[in-house]
This record gives sequence, structure tokens and C-alpha cells, in this order.
Amino acid sequence: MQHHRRHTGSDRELTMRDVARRAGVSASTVSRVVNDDRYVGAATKLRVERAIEELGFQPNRLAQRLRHGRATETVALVIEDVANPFYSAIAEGVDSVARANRHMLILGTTRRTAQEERHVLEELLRRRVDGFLIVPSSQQHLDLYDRIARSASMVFVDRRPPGIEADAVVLDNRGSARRAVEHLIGAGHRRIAYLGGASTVHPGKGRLAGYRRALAGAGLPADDRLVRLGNHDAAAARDAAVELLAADPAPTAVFADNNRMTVGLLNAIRRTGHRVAVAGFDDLELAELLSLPLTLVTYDPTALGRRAAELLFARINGAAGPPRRITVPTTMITHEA
Amino acid sequence: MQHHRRHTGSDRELTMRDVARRAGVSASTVSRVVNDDRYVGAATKLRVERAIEELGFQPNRLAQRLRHGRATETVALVIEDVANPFYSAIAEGVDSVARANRHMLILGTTRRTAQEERHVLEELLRRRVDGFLIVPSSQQHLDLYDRIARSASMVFVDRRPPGIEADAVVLDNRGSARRAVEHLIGAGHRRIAYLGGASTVHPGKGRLAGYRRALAGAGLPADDRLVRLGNHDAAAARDAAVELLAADPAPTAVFADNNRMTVGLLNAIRRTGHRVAVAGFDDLELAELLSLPLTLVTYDPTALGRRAAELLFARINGAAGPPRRITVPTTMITHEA
DNA sequence: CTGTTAGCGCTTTCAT
DNA sequence: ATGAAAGCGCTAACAG
Repeated sequence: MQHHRRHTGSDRELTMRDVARRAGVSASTVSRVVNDDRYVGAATKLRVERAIEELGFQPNRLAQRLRHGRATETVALVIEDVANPFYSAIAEGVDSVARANRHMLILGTTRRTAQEERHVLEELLRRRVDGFLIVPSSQQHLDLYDRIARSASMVFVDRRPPGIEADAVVLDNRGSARRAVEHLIGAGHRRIAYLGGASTVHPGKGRLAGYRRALAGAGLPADDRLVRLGNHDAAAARDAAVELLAADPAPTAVFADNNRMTVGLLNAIRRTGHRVAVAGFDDLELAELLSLPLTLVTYDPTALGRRAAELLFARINGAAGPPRRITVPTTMITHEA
Repeated sequence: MQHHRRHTGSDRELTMRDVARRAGVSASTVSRVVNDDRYVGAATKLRVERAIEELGFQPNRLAQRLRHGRATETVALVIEDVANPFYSAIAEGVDSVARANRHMLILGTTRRTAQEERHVLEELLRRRVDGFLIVPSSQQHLDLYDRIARSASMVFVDRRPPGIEADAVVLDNRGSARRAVEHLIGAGHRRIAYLGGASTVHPGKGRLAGYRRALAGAGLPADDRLVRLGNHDAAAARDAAVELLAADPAPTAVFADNNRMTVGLLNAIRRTGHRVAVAGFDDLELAELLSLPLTLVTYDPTALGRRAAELLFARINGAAGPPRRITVPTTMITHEA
């Protein structure tokens, strides 16, 4: 491997022994001062504190944790990527609760691949983080989830891998999607397309089911040519939407199953000039300023992260009991043009 | 059902000794297998690997790092919060480079307060992260920055605290803002307001300077009543903008100095119905779909994080030499209504 | 009150 | 090729 000593001074890290020497005490005394032990003489304490200050000493948390057992005071959030506002909102919610519980947040991104997810989870296991908040990218890691649950705390966010008993915070995907599509039907639409992202994971499945249920409930036929799944970003969604809009007969409305899909759809509408009614899952920051009517299933995405982190810290702090499941409520908002 | 026995002091962590016992070898041999040492018998290696597999053992990185010196293979990103798309884009860029360099990313949020920033930086120092990517929230921590530079690698992002020599990745705030305001002037505007966020940190200062320079260059008076600073989020910006638009004589154009300001301004315009020309710093995802004309200073915010992380890893990998400064280029985009 | 000692889980000589 | 032993920086008995 590589050696690289930095800047001035020696190779070795600044340690309690160095502080001890400078203050003319033993390392234990330094430790006592650092940990606010009651049994330290006032004068000694002062000398040690001055030495710490002068040297700019910070105790090594790795050594501290290694010594007195578990608890790295770190929780991990495992998501696909942090550029998507949905995930960054979750991260924000988690972060606020983590900081309130004096833990730091480590970010693991899976880039939507099962392989990366396994890699990230194993590394986090090695790092002995106290808790895992996971938005699962795949359903292939039940063995790992099991191992995680055995040595740490774990909460699933937005998606629940089937066959695992664990705390989770989710949305009512099916019901919310169904209501949005029923809204379109109520406005007179009969040919309603579905523009979807990942179809293998849970929320997509639920939303699609809600869409189908709404159609069935109104006695409308399910035309598979109007369903486009597997679009992983806004650009893919836009291209798929352009094709959808060009179908013959064309749909008069489209339901987009997440924020990336809605953005892609809106871009397709702008590009083709082909106007359709739009409903979508997730909020958009400037929704009320757009020049077209829009129905959105909205909710507080930071609450997803916040509630999940609250469940997690309850476990970390020793809560026992069966798995809990929390559903974050959604609303439907209609924006006029 | 699962058992939720946790923190029950009695259960020790799974260790190499446990694996060793099960495989009938010594801990040293397990270590050799884990670290792909050449000098291990094929049969032994197999036995050890099976024991690892069966027990679900993962080596403790804390102990590994403690033993063989520095390098926690962790870098920290210190930002105000991760909900703001500007910061989450930076995080995305950093994360992509960090993962390519086999490091994990730890997130430190300052909530825009100097106190929290100090707290976070000290904690990161204790955790011995290898590198710091910092968007400074204040200018009060030169001592800490100094200490960080001495024991780790450090790169500033978006802002450079004065009086410290370190790598940094920034934008041309002054020039970009100036060009945007000149664009408004070129369109005939004479009363141009300035809607700004934090005014104590660098980018805001530069953008304000660019605004003033553009006015001065066109021989326009600088009317302080048209300058509103210190709006820390979109809601505050909206309220300030409502007041600005109600001024007498009212501005005919407004320059918003970051994405939060632009969002607030657009909301104010929608709410009051008072139409003004808008220019803003930062891109907006749905800018081209808005129903009003808009000039934006855009750039790739993930590049800010990416380039900064590249500088950081160059240092981590031993690069010496004087501080480097990189400026990420901006463009100006005009959206018609 | 303070110092000495042992050892957290791991890696690394040094023997064999 | 493998094991024994020392020690990374720190804390927790145990003495005194």
C-alpha cells in the first residue's frame, strides 16, 4: 500500500499519551478529563484541558468505540442516488433525527443495481454502523438483511422486501394511484396511459395495481399498449411519453408514477405540443407555476425519512416488540393551468 | 418471529477468533485469508472461507484501521442541509467520485449555524475521516480549518473562507451575475431589484457585486431599497419579493441570487399577479415549462462536487504542491414564456 | 484522586 | 505455511 505522511511533524497520530506527557499526568487521567469523569482534581483537570487545547487533540473515536464495545454512533442511509429530490428529501428527514440523537449519517448509494447494494451493505456491516435505513434496490438480499437485523437495527423506507419481518415506513401506493386515476376518469377520460419507472420494486407495483383497479372499477378496458414501464430517469420517461402520445388512438390522459416520470412527461408534452391531462405521483416544486393543469399525489417526503429514523432510534435505544409499519399519508392536489 | 435481543451486553461481537476456532486455525491465519495474503495453504484457505461464510463474519473495520494506521476510507461532505437541490447535486457528484475511489461518504450538516459547523467538524476530526469537502457556513472557524489541514485533506466547495490556503472549487459569481443583470438592462430595464440569500458568505457577496457593477456600467443609480438580502429560504424570499413588487416606483425586473430566491420570487409573482422580468442564479428543473420568461445562470452543480472530490482524492493519494483553484463554468439561458 | 495494567479486534513481525 | 506475541489508541477495573 502507500505511505503518505502529511505536512509537518511525525507519522504517528496525536494521542492521549502525548497530552498526558505534556500535562505531566497519565493517559488514564487524560481519558477521565475527556470523558468528564467526576473524580479528577480541579487543578489537574485544568492542566490537561490546556494541554489538549494547545496540542489541538481530538480523541480517536475508532479506538474509543473499539474499546468500550459497539455503538459507532453512526447510522447509514442506503438509497439509489442522492440527486433525485425524493431521496434527498428522505436524507434530510433522516439527518434531522440522526443529529437530534447525536449520530452521524453515512450515505450508501446503490446506483440501482443489486451488486452495488450488496457491496454497500457489506461494507456498512464491516463498519459496524448502529442502524440501517434502507430503500431496497432489489429483492435479492434477504440473506444480508437477515444478517443486518441480527447485529444492528434496520428499517425499510418506501419499499418492503417480501418475506422479511422488519420495521418499515411506506406510502399507500395503490390507494393513492387509484384515486388519482379515478380523478382522471371523473374528468371524462377513457384512454389513460401509464408511464412508469422501475417495475420490479414495490411502489411501482402498487401504483400500477391502483391504476388497473381504477380502470376496472369504471369498466374501462386495460390496454397494455398504454402502459410503459421500466423508465429509469426523466430522459427515458420523456422518450417513452413521446411514443405514447403518438399512439393511435392517442391517450387523452397520462398517469406518471413518480417525479422523474412526470418531469419526462411534461417535457414530452412541451416538445410535441400534444396536450393531454396529466396526473402524477410525487410533488413538483414549481407545480403551481406550470402552464398546464396537473393533478399530483403529494406527501411529505422528509416525513418518510423522519419517521423511519424515529423507528430506527427507538430500536437502537432498546425497544423490543414486533415489527412496526407506518404509512405516511398522501393528498391529491389539482393545479389549474 | 425474530428475536430482538440487542445491546444485551452478554453477546460479544463475532470475531476472527471465533472464525479461527471453527476452522481449527489461528486468528493470524484468518487475517491472512481475509486480506488475501499469498502464503496460505489452499486447503486451509478453503476451510477458513467456509467458516467465514457459515458464521456470516465481517471483519471489524474499526479494529483494522486502528491497527494499521490511518485511512478510514471515509470522506466527509459538510453542507448546510441536503434538501436544497444545490447541495444534493454536490453530494451526488462527490458520491460518484468517492465510490470510484472506494471511500464512503459521511454527511455533516450545519443548518447554517457556525456553532453546528464547529460541532460537526470536530466530530469528523475525531472520527479520523481521510478527507473533508466543506461548503463553509461561516468564516469563524479558521482555527479548525487549520487543524483539519494538518491532519487530513481538505477542499472547499462553492465558497472560500478568506485567509486560508486550500484547494477550492468555485463559480464565477461576480461575472455571471453581472452578465445576467446586463441582459436585463439590455432588454430595457432601468429599475432592477436584487433578491438575495445569505449575504455574509462569499457567493452572495460576489453576485451582489456583479449586480452593482452591471448597474454602474450602465450608469444606473444603485437604489438600496431595491436590494433585499438575508432571505434564507424560499418562503422568506417570497415575502421579501412581495414587498419589493409593491414598492413605488416598482421594479420592472428582479435578479434572484440563488435557486431558493428564484422559487420565492416566482411564487410572489404568481400570488400578486404583478409581472416583472426575472433573472436568477442556478437552474430550475422545470424552467422551460413555466409560463413566464426567465433568464437563468446555469451550470452543472454535480460538477462542483465531482471536481472538488477529484482534488481531494489527488491530495489523499499524496499529491503535493500549492493550493489549486478550479472554476466551474456557467452559461446564461433565456427561456421564453 | 491518580497511576498501572489489561485487553477491545485486528495486523504484523518473528519464529518455527 | 502457520502460530505466538506485541501493540494500534483508548477505557475500565483495580490498587493505592
